[in-house]
Amino acid sequence: MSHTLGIRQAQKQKTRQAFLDAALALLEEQSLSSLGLREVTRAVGVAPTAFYRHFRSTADLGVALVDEALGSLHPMVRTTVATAGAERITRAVRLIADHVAAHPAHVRFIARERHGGVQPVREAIRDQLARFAEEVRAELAKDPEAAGWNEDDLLMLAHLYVDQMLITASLFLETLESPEPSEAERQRVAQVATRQMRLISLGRQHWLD
Amino acid sequence: MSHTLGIRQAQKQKTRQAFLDAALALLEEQSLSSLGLREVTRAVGVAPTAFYRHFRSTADLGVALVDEALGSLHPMVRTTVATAGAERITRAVRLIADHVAAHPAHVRFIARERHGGVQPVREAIRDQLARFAEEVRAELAKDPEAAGWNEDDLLMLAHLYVDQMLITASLFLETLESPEPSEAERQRVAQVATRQMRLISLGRQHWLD
DNA sequence: AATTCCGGAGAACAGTTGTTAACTGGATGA
DNA sequence: TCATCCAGTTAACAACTGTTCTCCGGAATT
Repeated sequence: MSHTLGIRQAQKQKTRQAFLDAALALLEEQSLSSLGLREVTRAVGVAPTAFYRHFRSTADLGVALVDEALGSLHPMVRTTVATAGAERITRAVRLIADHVAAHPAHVRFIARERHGGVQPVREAIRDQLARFAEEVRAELAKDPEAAGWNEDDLLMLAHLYVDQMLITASLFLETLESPEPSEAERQRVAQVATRQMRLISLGRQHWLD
Repeated sequence: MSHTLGIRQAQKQKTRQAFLDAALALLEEQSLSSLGLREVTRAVGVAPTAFYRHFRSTADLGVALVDEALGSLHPMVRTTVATAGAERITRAVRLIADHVAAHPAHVRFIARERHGGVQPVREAIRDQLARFAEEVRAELAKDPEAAGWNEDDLLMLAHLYVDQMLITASLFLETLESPEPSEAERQRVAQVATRQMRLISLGRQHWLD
């Protein structure tokens, strides 16, 4: 199935990944528009000019980071939303909490650059989020509760859920940033997020009244 | 009432405002963490060192911009949310649309720096948004619909509304950024935002079932 | 075995950055 | 009127930036 790469290609991908990792680390404390090319190469331990072998610019690197951060998340969201009944919200909140705990830098990057100063990156994130919304809409459409709904309203609801997920992720992130990261604080965020989603679901149930 | 400032103080405030204006303009295409001190002074037409007479750093300037962008908005939000009945949502959406049209750069700045790379600015925005949420909660508490609600749930609902307002503002902004800003597109955003808020309100009405 | 390919190194470019110190000249207050 | 204040200036600092061109050495290809 997977063709074994030559020594050359393998090494190249390795350095490329080193660039992504280093950049992601540096972006914990600044935004992409202030990330310097030399800064990244220095962190990787490589000559400045080596950067151009992998990326056209830091904006280009940013777009690659968007794919890394969100690309592999689609199936997880899909299966989570596919869960029926009251468990759906519980699982969704847990998914978010776990993902933020496992990949805080990725989440921070997305939250930061969604409205950030680099246009191509903003667009890449917007496109990915639109994909999420579309996938959520498709799953919601399978629900018996979706009977009588038109596509526009379902997509509107899907966007509401997706935005809510992002807000929740960002709140979990702040939880980790606090000087004394407490489990209690995290529980509170989960509690509030769960109730907000429940409230939205309630609105959904009575939409056609 | 208002004490007339001396020539000196008046001139100083004038230059300070020039700094804020110039910075806001520059921040349309980058984030605060990449905004250079010299860049701003150049735009104002003043020596680099003059900057220090007004701000400790660009982060300091950013905090001042947060106050300028959100400080005067509290009464407007308050009176809008104070509106009772079905008109509340309509007026809220119109308030957002008008405000974005009147002060796009301010809105962009807030959306961008809310999760941006400069900690003091993030905190300033977070505090202001918490104030908004608290004020919205206080207004919602006056509703007859709020009977039986506890304070935590009301605050949760208020946060939901505030976040929703910000998302809507950001969407209106994208509307202006598009190559061909059309009234139709703006209407669509208003339409979706209105429905989302209606759905949330529906959920609110059935919360205590 | 000989040749091409190509990721990375090295040096140099002009231009930029934040911050310091000492200064000028008009407004301010005694 | 005279001394003080203080917003803004000038000059200089070392450090940093993105980008170009030339080169090297090992992998890949023939």
